[in-house]
Amino acid sequence: MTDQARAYHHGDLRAALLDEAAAMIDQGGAGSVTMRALGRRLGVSRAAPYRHFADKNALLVAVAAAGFERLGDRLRTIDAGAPRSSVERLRRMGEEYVRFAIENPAHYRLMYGREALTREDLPELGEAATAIFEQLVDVIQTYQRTGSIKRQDPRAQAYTAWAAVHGLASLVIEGQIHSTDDIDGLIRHTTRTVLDGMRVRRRRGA
Amino acid sequence: MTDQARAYHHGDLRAALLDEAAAMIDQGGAGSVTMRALGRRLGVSRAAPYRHFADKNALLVAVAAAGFERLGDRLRTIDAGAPRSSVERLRRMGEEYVRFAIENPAHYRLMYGREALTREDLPELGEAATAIFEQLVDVIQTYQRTGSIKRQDPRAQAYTAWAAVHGLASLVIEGQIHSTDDIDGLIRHTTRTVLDGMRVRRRRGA
DNA sequence: CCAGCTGTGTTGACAACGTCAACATACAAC
DNA sequence: GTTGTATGTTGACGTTGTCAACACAGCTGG
Repeated sequence: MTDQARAYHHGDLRAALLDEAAAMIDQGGAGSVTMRALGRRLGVSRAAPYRHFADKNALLVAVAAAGFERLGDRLRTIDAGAPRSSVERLRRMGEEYVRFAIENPAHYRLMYGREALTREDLPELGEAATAIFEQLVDVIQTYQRTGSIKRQDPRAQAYTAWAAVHGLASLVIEGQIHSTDDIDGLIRHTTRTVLDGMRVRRRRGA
Repeated sequence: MTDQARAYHHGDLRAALLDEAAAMIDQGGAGSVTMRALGRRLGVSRAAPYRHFADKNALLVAVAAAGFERLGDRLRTIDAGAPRSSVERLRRMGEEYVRFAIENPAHYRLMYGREALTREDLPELGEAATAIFEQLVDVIQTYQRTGSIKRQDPRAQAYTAWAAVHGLASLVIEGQIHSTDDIDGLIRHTTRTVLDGMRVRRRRGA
């Protein structure tokens, strides 16, 4: 009963449902995802999804969790290619975070913002999100050791950094920041400003 | 036909709808707001709301806009009572922003996060949100003149500050920041860090 | 090779929802 | 008092999430 061995009537309906739901979300928003439409698109009946997900909410939570994993992958990729000697590394991760959100607005909205996600759904979702957070804490602690970043509670610093990029992404996605603004410049400005606030002030030099 | 003169069959159904919808949102989330439930609660029929709002979305937009006005009021109140000589004034506004969101989570979620709010809805909503933003830009410019804050594009700085407090509020509301964390301390930490990044570095003194 | 079990998918049904059209009524103005 | 308009009601339609009842596929043990 491994993932591989699933080849029943449909093949792998569970995975197909996740893919199709994600596609619908990116195309028509989360509101366009409907159990019946999913069935129609995949050539199964409207109740078929219920064999794989307790209800619509559970399906959306699974899609959201997959989104966090994709986001984590991208951040790890960027991190691997960034310079390791300076906090620029941290800033690039912040930039990539916002880029991911802007490229996948509906999916990103689903990852947060679901008010249907009661606290009981969080274990599944929280795990994926927590992994990203812990990665961030790690990087911060690294630069605390080198003396680049203030030696404060690294979790608090991570929350602040997360809040900044998440907030910026959210404002852009929801249209509060107009597209006439220089979005790329804004991303740079925000990541730099927050990082400046986290940095140790060096008394000498410009 | 002023607001005052509305005293038809129900009295002032339009206002009552806005109040009741806000109450339902704060109690059971935006998902619990239903045209039919609104009618039931107010003792009118299910279609009565349609005499005052084109559809459910329009009603929610109006509620959201009212939320921005309440938020703006609170920020102005705090601003009036804050010390005017230092950027502490700005920090307190940030704190108050996050507090408002945490105290009215469902309402705050509605104010942002509505994916149903297409761009056509924005004029109404945008006006209320823009007023808050412009106020923020004003305060920033004030401290740019006194030399406390870096002389960069004040709009970019305002977006960054907005992003930080909005992001923090959002993370708390969505449960990404666990209530076991010291939320008040986190609010202080975030507002201080961002403000530090916006500040002019003074070469002398500690 | 067959009996039966479990996993998977289908169909029928129900209540709730948003919304519209047709109708009714209250108030205001003349 | 007649008339017109703003407001509220009722009936209806299509859509949705979900459940129960059913059907079948493929394995498992004999």
